[in-house]
Amino acid sequence: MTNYQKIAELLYPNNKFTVEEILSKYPKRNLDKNQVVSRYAPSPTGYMHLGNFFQMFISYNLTRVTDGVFFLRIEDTDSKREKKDATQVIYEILDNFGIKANEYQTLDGEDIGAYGPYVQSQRVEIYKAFAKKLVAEGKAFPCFCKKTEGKEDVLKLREHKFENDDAKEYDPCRDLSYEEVEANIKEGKPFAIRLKTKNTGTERVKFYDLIKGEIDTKANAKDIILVKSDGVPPYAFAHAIDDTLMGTTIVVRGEEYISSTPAHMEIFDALGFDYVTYCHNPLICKIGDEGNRRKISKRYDPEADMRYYFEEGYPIESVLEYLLNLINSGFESWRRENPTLDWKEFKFGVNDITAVAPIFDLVKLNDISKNLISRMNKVDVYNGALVWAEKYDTEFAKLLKEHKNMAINMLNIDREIERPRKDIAKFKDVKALYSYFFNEIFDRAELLNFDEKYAKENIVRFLTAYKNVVDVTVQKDEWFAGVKEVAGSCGFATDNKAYKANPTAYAGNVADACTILRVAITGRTQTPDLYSIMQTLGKDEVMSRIDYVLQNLK
RNA sequence: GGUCCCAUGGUCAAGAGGUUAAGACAUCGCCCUUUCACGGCGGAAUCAGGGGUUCAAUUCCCCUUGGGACUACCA
Repeated sequence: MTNYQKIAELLYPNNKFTVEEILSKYPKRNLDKNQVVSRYAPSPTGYMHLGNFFQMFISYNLTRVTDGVFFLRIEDTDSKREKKDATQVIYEILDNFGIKANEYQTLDGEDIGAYGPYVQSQRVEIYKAFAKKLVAEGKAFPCFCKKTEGKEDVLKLREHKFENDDAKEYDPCRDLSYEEVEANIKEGKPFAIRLKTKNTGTERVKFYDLIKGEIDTKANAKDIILVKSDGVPPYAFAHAIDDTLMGTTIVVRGEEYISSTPAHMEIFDALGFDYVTYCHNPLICKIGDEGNRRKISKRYDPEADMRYYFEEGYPIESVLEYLLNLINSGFESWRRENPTLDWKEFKFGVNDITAVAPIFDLVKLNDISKNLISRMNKVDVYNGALVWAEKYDTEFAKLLKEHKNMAINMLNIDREIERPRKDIAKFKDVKALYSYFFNEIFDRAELLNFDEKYAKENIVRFLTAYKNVVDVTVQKDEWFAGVKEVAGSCGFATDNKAYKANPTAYAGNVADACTILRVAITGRTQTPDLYSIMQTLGKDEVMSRIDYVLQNLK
């Protein structure tokens, strides 16, 4: 028995498995070469972040177009930062977005798929087996140093580090004798396991990244941590083992991992594993206060939290399509050519994935969403609004249900026609946009919101005449002819050219008359077709609102 | 400090040595129009800077500049 083997025994006297036993439980996947196996591996340290979702979505699409395997692995190795319901929220969000993993562990702890467990905290015995093997081979060693953790520790560490910038960082414990290790263990000192790097700081490594191409960089020369003193590995070690055992072919992750890839590669080497292919994607950004790009963050940007899109009532397709737009520039032109196809018909390709950190643009998202909702039929919009309201605005949900027919008619105005109106970006908008249809929530005082350019006497004269003359029950053309006539008789110009030539001679033009009418009935200057609104509201209600204006206008 | 990534209009971007440098969102103007919209037409707006290589560089190379990431017993 070598010294290394003796140390390994000392450290891990009663491991459950040997490496060979584990390896035999994870056979190679029986798939074609082009079928991608990829994963979403969130750590449940907070609610789902847009940047995270972005990576997930790329991974998902890669597997989707190759009919591969998309699995979910919960990386709960940092018990200190773990948030209680985070895993559940992640599952819910994926579910709501219609993203289905082929393999995962259910919330009840049942593994779906043959490569589990899909939760890292349940895999510590596996990591221990590999750690023991590396120690026995002299490729890793126990470290009894005081641990560094958290931001303050790191900052303190760096103060000195930058001064004496040594290319290699060997740990003081790397050459402890058997006796020294034994003494520490007997004392009951906790230990971490570190990689004994083979490098000296001058070596270089190359790897091929699917997005960035060949990356040629400094090799790892640090005795990095493989197992923390709590017995659980940090990301790097777990990544190497799990992605190998689970047969991942492409690791999709954010580009912040590029710099640690050489370390990951050395772990793969030590373990005797083949490298995986990496796909390092840019981070989604926002414009910072100084006009710089900065990573989108939940702290400053509400849209960075995926729950935001549900709270606002965006249709899931809108969000997915916007993201697809950022990921793959070809999507937008494909969508224009295929306006009605499901986004899943889009042939997603790695080559088209952007290498530039995109700036998140809510305006563009809204545009995509408005187009999408404008193409929906009235019942779908009604249901969308209702589902949203039942969760986030129960008062409005009640109204939608009580006035179901009216609400559907209301949402049908300027809809299901060749060029539908594009006013709703998210279901939350419906209430604000259409509140004048609901007397329960509509404040009639809004009906008095006339622009000050309209003289009070003109408003009164016109509305009075309108009320006495125009019949709402007639056809649209006839109705409008009536409006025009009344407007003319009240001093509004019916000939726009004449009006433009001499605007002061008139109270306004027919457009102004219509604006007055629109405000008197809806309280706003922008609404769908006014005639249809009046039909939906009914004659009595329309007349009652005009009376209200006449009586209260000051 | 070191290592790496990125660089076409305000934003998303096409272009891969020779183009009047696409398109979308936003913006502005005009048209259509009973308002608002929708739609149509048009405008303004981009190759960060400097060196190479080449007959020719937005495109290839180098440097500079700018932005970003990492440099934890976090992921």
